[in-house]
Amino acid sequence: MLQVSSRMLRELDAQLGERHRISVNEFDVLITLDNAPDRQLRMTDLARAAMLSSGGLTRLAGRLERRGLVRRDPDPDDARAFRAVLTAAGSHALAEARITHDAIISRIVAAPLSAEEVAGLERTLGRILDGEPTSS
Amino acid sequence: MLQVSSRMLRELDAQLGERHRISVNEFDVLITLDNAPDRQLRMTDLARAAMLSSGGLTRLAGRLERRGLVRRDPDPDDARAFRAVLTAAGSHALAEARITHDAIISRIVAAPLSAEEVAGLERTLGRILDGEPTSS
DNA sequence: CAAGATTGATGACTCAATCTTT
DNA sequence: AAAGATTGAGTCATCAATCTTG
Repeated sequence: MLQVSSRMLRELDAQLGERHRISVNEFDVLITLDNAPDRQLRMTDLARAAMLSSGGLTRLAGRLERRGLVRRDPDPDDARAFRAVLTAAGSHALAEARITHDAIISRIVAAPLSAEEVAGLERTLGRILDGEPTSS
Repeated sequence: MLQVSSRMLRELDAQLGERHRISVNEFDVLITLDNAPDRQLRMTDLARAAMLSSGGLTRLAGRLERRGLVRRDPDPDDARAFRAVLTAAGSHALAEARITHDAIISRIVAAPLSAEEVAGLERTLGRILDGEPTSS
């Protein structure tokens, strides 16, 4: 599994970097924001969802903000917190990158498998995630 | 899959680092050498097997060599090449680390699954690896 | 010139310390 | 005192350039 993942990550990083100028982690942050209510999340929650340290997310969000893909608004409910918000430009960039992303996943993992195997893999991986809720 | 792998890698890195003072990449290099004929491999081949760049492996091997876990012998067949060799100390360190490694894998991936699911997962992942031979 | 290995420069991450707000 | 976010220091990876040998 680690070999498969490493291969996926390398290919994703290379292709997303070359075609869309974003890293896998940046893609992950964008897609996490896109799935969140109102397309926004507090920095801490976003860091946990994207499996990043808070310091790491601060810098990553800074990069995305400089490029206009994300905005950081002060949280109205808590003056300590900031909410990362996906901008329209971010939404657009994500849509483009998602095409590249999906093609790579299809090619690397789905291609050599039958439809039943893909379904089984999804189910099994889902059970692993549920069985071990963010233990780290 | 990427989430599962990320969780495994973080936990492996944390535990191997704390208990055995080695990183996941270092563990991977040691285990790759252990599986190789005569417990040795040319630097280039080792880098490819461990999914590292040649520059990255040079430094990693340097760290392991300083700690006596690996040796670098000139290749008798090709004066350009070096062969990384697993030492007795490296073999011993690997045996210890493997216990930690196996326990983590069992806990994170195998625990929430039935025996059939584990078998199916292994088979499916194997097919993915065979279906896409080192495309990157 | 190509291949094996190393080195220098750069980039992104983590951890720990810090500052502000709860 | 604890939580949210940022910053500084340190580590380890990659890429490109270099040196040596085939």
